[in-house]
Amino acid sequence: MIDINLIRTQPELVKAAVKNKNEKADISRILQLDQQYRDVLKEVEALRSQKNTASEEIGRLKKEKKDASEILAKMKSIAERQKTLENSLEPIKTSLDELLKWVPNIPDNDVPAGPDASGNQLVKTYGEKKVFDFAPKPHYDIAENLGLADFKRAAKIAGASFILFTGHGAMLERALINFMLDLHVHQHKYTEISPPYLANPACMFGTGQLPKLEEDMYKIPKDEFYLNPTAEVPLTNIHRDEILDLNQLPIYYTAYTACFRREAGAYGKDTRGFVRVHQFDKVELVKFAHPEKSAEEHEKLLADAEEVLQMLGLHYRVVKLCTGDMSFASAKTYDIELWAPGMDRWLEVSSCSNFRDFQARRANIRFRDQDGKVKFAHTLNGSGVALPRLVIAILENCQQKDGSVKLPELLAPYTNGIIEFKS
RNA sequence: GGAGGGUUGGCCGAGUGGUUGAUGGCGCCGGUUUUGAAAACCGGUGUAGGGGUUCACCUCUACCGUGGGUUCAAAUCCUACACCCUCCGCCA
Repeated sequence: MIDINLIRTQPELVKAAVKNKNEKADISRILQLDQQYRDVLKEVEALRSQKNTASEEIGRLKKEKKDASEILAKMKSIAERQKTLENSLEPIKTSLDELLKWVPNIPDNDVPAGPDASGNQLVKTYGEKKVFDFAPKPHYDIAENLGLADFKRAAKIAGASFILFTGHGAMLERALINFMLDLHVHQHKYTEISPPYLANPACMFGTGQLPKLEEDMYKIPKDEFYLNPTAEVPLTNIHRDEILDLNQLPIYYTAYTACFRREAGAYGKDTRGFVRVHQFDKVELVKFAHPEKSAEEHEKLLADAEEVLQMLGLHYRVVKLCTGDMSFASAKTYDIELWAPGMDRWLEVSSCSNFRDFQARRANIRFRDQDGKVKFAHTLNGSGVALPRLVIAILENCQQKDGSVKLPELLAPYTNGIIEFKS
């Protein structure tokens, strides 16, 4: 949610953001409704004020055992007028709120304008493409040959686009999760959380999944829950409707969870392998920061995610998303993409965003500042990192000519010393 | 699933129809005292929205889990719902 005052004072700025983010919120209509709302509100409040004064008067008269029937009769007509006005106020407020839900966050000044991924900016590249003296295989062939996953039987259980990791494949998932959590908890000082895998609509609205991404989530209608599409939802909502102490900030949370996405509209895309699936594991990083510190915390968050890949010795690049490729709620986003030589393409494994006060407004997450005033906190999050794609990169980068896979040494403590997968 | 209890300001906790935005305590801010700190004492301290003088001031409105209702008037009465706690049952 953005500040309605920003829409009032700088409508052109907001309109530009809507356009650049390929959204369609109707700012002119919002301004019109807002004005209408305030006009009617003024009248309603005047009537309420009148009524309050009269009520006090009645109370006093009754106490003195005097007759109040005259003023009582007058109140009757005022009450009626108030009722009608209030009734006309309600639909205005409802449609105004509905429209406001669809206004995206304003991109930061240093975010490039662009229509889609083609407008993204390369920030940095780490490492180099590995040179093979044979044709590197895609991960799905490697996984099948080494018995790391079973695609056919996965479909038997839940349908297409679900992964059934088997044997060493399942172990590798678990090892990577533990490796990443250890790094973030012990080196980067995040507090480890193990949250519920589903959340209520208020949470989904708070982080900005609702209303826009309704179709992308799995819903449990009977109990009004959604399966979390990312741990960002439960982690950020931990402090929904709270006023934090200044000395609590910044707060760092990390969690491993499964993530569930319907991937509506992506049918037929990336159908083979682990690239796009309905359920995947992810280690997530979430921060709550003071508004003056969020930009700095954003850079640190990115570095925390990058370190995972650096330690694993993987080749990656960081891109700054342009306006058209950013999410609805984000003010600035960096994506980290891993190089997958078998598929000969870059794979997004992390998205690190600063939401500024956008989510905080929706979720009502505030803090008491030095000056004693209550202000909205800034929220940030990033994947640290997403799993199946990390597994893809490891399998494809670490494959040997003979078809085996040799894992990075530092994973040995997490795999009972097993660092080589052979058929 | 059954039975009962609860939900009040940053926190704890009073309050069952008429200056109650709400006693009190804690916390926080300012002051007195002190070489300094602590303690003690004094004073201040809610949020959101609207309107005006315009960032420090004034004023109006709303807010005591949420939504409806009764009433001139509701934290206080009625009603539906949500959440929390306790006990019993069932189950990992």
